[in-house]
Amino acid sequence: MEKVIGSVNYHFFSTPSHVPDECYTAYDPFFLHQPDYGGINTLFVSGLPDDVKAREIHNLFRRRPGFDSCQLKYTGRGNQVVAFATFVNHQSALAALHSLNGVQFDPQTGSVLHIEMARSNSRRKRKPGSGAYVVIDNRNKAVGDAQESSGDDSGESEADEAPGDEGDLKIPKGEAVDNPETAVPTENAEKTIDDVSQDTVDGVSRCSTLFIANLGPNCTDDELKQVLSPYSGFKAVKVRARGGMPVAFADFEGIEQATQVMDALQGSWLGSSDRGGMHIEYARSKMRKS
DNA sequence: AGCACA
Repeated sequence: MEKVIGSVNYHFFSTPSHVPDECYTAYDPFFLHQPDYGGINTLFVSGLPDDVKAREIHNLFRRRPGFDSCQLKYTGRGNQVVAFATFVNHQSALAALHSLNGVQFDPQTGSVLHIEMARSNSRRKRKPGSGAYVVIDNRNKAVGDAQESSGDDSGESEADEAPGDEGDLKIPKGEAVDNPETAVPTENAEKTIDDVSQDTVDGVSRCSTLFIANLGPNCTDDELKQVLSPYSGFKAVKVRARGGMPVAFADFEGIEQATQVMDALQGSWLGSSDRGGMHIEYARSKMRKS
């Protein structure tokens, strides 16, 4: 990941100016009462519309670097739905948090995502071959069962707790809890477009051409071609120097192939990289042919 | 935060 050479961060233990020095003892109450999020790699997501689908949560997080798995949870409190997204480490969880917190999730209802570090990690480990997302349904706790789906049936229940003390109850009266079968990630199968050259998922417009930024000053077409050509569907790559730092465009047969490469290579370093790994997005328009 | 080629 990041490498820091020959420099030590001496500011680490420095005192925030608004707090008197004498507060900083080994047993400092400030630190003692502050949750330590350092080991947390799970995000807690609230602000979701109550008709959210696990698949939507999955689509929201799946392309974030370091994503592992996620789960949607019907809390059983009214129609409240929350989600947990687990990443390979704290860094990638934080990065996803920062990039998605506060974004409009549903323009229709105006619901805005509120994302924080979870209080504890999801202990559910993703088994190979199992789905990357799961649903936990506590809505009919009276009947006494939680449900999950997506082929994972490691009978574990979820580990996470919401961070804040969720004071907000939106308990609709006469809530008419519908069938628990909604626990299954229902593919509403009305939208199966995927390998056209452009479509949009969760508000992001996908494209079978990728835009690659954060390249080192010496990056070349050849270097990128080395890295990209093994992937299926790869067609072409062009580096543009454009005065400043180079950027590149990589074209693929279809959106799915472009997406796979984005997933695989997001954040990775090239030999020529100097200021961090590649930043890959869908291009705004498809590469012209020739 | 940075998106060209035709």
